[in-house]
Parts: sequence; C-alpha cells; structure tokens
Amino acid sequence: MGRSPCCEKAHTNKGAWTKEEDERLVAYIRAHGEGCWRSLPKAAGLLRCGKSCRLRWMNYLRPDLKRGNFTDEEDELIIRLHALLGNKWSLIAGQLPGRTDNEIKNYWNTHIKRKLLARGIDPQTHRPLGAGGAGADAAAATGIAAHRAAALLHPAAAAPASPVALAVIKPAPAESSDDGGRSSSSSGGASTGEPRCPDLNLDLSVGLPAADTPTSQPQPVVCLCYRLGLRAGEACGCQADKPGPQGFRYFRPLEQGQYI
DNA sequence: AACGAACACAACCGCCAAGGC
DNA sequence: AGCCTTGGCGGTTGTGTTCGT
Repeated sequence: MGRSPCCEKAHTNKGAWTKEEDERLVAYIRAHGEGCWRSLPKAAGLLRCGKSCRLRWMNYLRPDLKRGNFTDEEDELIIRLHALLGNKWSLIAGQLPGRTDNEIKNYWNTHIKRKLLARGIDPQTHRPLGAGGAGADAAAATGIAAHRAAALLHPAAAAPASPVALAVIKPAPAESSDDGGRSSSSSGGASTGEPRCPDLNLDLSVGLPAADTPTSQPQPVVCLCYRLGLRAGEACGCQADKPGPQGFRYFRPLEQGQYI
C-alpha cells in the first residue's frame, strides 16, 4: 500500500524559504493564479514540493494576511471558538479574517493555553482546573457542550472588554460535513480518547456587530438543546416556550463563573 | 561573555476525503 | 467499483531568538 510521495524528495529544497523563492512563488501566482500545486513548483522554477509551496503561500505570502500580534478581542474569540469547535484550526481561522490556521494553532499552543491555565481554566475542556475530570470530559462529549458553547459565544457571556458581541449559530443539514470527516481523530475538547457524541456539524457564523447594531438589544442565539431534542428546563435555562421569529430561541446567558 | 533553558513560530509529515479516470 | 491524484488538515518537529544564570 502506501502512497507515492508528493514530490521527488531528492530534488527539492527543504527548510526555510529564501527571499528569492518567495519572490518566484508570488510572481508566479500573481501571473497564473492558484492552480495545480503539484505542477506549480516546476512551472515557477522552484525546487520545492507543491505542498510546501501551498503552505508558504497560504500562511505567509497571501496578500490578505494580517500580520502582527493578536488583539485581546481575537484572543477571546479564539478561546470561544475553541470551546465550540475544539482543535478545528481551519474553521477557527475562517472566523478570523487575515489569520491562518497555522498561525492560530501556534498562537494557541504558545500563548492562549498558558493564558487559560493562568486563569485556572483547562485549555482542553474550558472548565475550571480540577473541577471536572472525567465528568467534565463526559459533559463536553454530550450535546450539552454545544449549548455551553453557545453560551460562551453569547454576547452577555463575553468578557466585558470584548467587542465580539454577536454569535448566531444555525443548525446545518445533518448530512453536511465541513470538517472533511476528520473529527473522529482530532476534534478537540477532551483529549482522553473517550467515546464522543456524533459531531454536531454546526454551520457556524460569527461576526462582529455591525456599527449601527444597537448592542443593548437582545441578539438571537439558537439554543442547541432544542436541536438535540431536549425540552425546556431539561438541560438549560432557555425560554423554550417563547420561540423566536424563525424558530430561534433566546438563551439566558450564564452568570460569571457559572458552568453547565 | 558563555552557556543552557525556555520560548516562538516556520515548516514538515502523515493522514484523510473528494474527485477524476 | 476501485485506484490514483490532489488539496487540505491537524499534529509534530526543527530552528532561530530571547532570557536567565
């Protein structure tokens, strides 16, 4: 079995990219666009693997990349998205324009993990350290985790200083999958390898509030317990008997320090 | 000044799914 | 239906830099 390498390793450079290589890659993509990565290196005169070219372009050379330090707002958004999605770095990156999955992954591992630990929060379960154990993992493995994630993303649950205020979660069709089916091996949250519930296949949309959005008005957030077939009061404090205009239900945010 | 440890981040590796043939 | 190619993803490693002794 096995598979052929994506390139002939004997004839490819490895390691850090030189300025000249960067220039060649950028020039080629500007002229021809992002096409076939496998054939690109040869066409561009690069002694690189196609995957390496793609990575270099995606992570460092793309013109729309935002360089520089992460802001506090981005920090908080990453933390909330990680609570919801786990180690789905590409999905998280999709909510942070100009940031790449690799960048976010590195930032998480080097900064945010420590930041959460300093706050006394387990970076994997997003629960207070020592307050969960297997129970916390089990909770994260249930649909209730999705509800908690909604709470984490709810404006009222956001950190006071954070302008990241609106999160609308809409249920995706059950048959759709945007993670390429990799969730069984790497979806985040608990790292214990315990059995997990089926992925929720959330079609997640997160955005900053529009400039003219009155922040004092309640923002719609779907209670995922409803999606999971739970009734009012069975797993949350949402107002199930007052459905919103399009089936949305408003979630009562958790108090600070309150966890499900 | 020299050395080692810790940190930050760029890059690589292996795996998987989708799509074409 | 099965194989192969390709793009994409997450985990891990390698290397340069900074900090502490």
